[in-house]
Amino acid sequence: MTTSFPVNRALEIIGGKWRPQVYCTLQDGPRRFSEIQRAIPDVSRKVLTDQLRELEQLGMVRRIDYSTEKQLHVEYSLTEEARGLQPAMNALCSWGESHDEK
Amino acid sequence: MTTSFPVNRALEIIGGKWRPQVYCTLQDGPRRFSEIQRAIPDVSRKVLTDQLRELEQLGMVRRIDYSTEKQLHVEYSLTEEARGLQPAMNALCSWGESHDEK
DNA sequence: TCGGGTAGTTACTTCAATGTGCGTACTTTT
DNA sequence: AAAAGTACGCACATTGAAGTAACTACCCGA
Repeated sequence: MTTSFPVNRALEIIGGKWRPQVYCTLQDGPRRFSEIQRAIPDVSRKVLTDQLRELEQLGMVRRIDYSTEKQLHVEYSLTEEARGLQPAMNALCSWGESHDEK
Repeated sequence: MTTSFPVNRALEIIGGKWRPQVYCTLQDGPRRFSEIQRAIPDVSRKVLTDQLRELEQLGMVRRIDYSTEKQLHVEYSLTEEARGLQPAMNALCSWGESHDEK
């Protein structure tokens, strides 16, 4: 799109209604699908799987399947690339906190 | 909304397709409507006015009308509150630049 | 066997953001 | 006199992100 605004590349990745929350949740370490759901109660399963798939495609999230024949077990974690966004996320968070309420 | 993710407050303001670009454009100082349009060639007049009005409502942008009976002259600039986002924007920009291309 | 947990998929719908195209009104420049 | 610049408003169309609801399929504990 010939933006010439590099900030857009970052916002294409953390933008949207749920991605920042997914990112924040995974910042603390790997999480299972249902753990992410509990951390973000209002997201539906469909939208959450959509977002996780997209973030995986973008190279921001790693999906590891530990399932056995007996047990389903999938874990999601941030990639190193995604961790590079941490300073930006922290800056956004602290701005958000300082503007706690009008 | 009950997000408990403060990052969302910031993204509600700089999120969206055009707002980050508007923000970046105004970071360098006050700009007239047509100057912003030239800086962001692909935005339509309608959408740009919409965004500027919304950012004004949110307290991020100041609109000052210098028009006389002879001349239309409107200038837009960032508020102090908006300038507080600069560290976050810089962090996002530098991440975007470091991920210049896949 | 009944309810709950795991991790999804599929089909369909809704809605807010964005885009298109027109008109207004007044000015300066050529 | 005509073209181009300034700064919009309004009605409508389109699109894509998100939401709803149902279904799959397997396992565990009471």
